[in-house]
Amino acid sequence: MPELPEVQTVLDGVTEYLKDKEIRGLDCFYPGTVVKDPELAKNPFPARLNGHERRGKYMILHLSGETSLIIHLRMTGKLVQGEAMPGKSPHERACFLLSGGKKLHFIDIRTFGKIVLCKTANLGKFMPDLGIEPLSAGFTGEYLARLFAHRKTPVKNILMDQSKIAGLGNIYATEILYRSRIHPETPAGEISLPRLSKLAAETKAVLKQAIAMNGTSISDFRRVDDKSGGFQNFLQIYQKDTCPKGHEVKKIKQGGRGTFFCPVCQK
DNA sequence: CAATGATCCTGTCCGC
DNA sequence: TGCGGACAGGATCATT
Repeated sequence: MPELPEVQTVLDGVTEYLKDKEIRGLDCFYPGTVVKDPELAKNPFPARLNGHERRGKYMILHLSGETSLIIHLRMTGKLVQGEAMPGKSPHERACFLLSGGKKLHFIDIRTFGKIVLCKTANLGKFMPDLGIEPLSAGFTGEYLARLFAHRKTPVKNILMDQSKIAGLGNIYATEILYRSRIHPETPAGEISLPRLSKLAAETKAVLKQAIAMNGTSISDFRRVDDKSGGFQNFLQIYQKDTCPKGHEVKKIKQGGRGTFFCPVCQK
């Protein structure tokens, strides 16, 4: 499932692919995949990419003509450039038509992904409230101490709450807690400041390393050029039977999602 | 305000 | 071999 590093990888690939091309159209093949701002002028195309940003797991592309795109891959969404996809995919939900006959395909098996096309001025209406960026300077042990204060919620649940911290999903939350030696069910408000500082530092380290490796290709994540990421080779606990120290890994459910942890290493 | 549960969707896996 | 059912899982919405 694409989380922050995977979204960053895709965004980097998409912006590189689009920088010398014009977007001439956007086809939707599945009802609901493409959402159009009712206030948008009838046809915003042709348009060019003017800028971009990532907020949590959301990609935002700023186009010419005061128009913007919000793209969310959700669980199985993929953006694949035309050359990398010779055949037809039965799961193609939308497609950007580009200059020079090129295409950018939106492939999404489970159809949860979304592409929003809106007036740039209306971005706020289409974006949810998102918490702090974990790679920002303000993401520190002290910040987490304030965020977690008096909260009895298990720490892993808060790590995955996008309105508190934007961009972490099941895989990275699981990995970060293992590397921080924190038990995923620990009530968030009970964790000491030194351990929260460790948590913040490990979060940044894991995300940076994963971005450097072009993300984690678990299930079917692929880059825009359809190549795999590399961070799955560095996972220490997610979907493992034993931790790096040889202890047996336990699997539990938290908020409907699978959590892997080591009862010996994580307290 | 916080926490929980249902919902969306389909490929994969398991048991019979 | 084939079928049904459980499962996975991010975000949203409704409910407690």
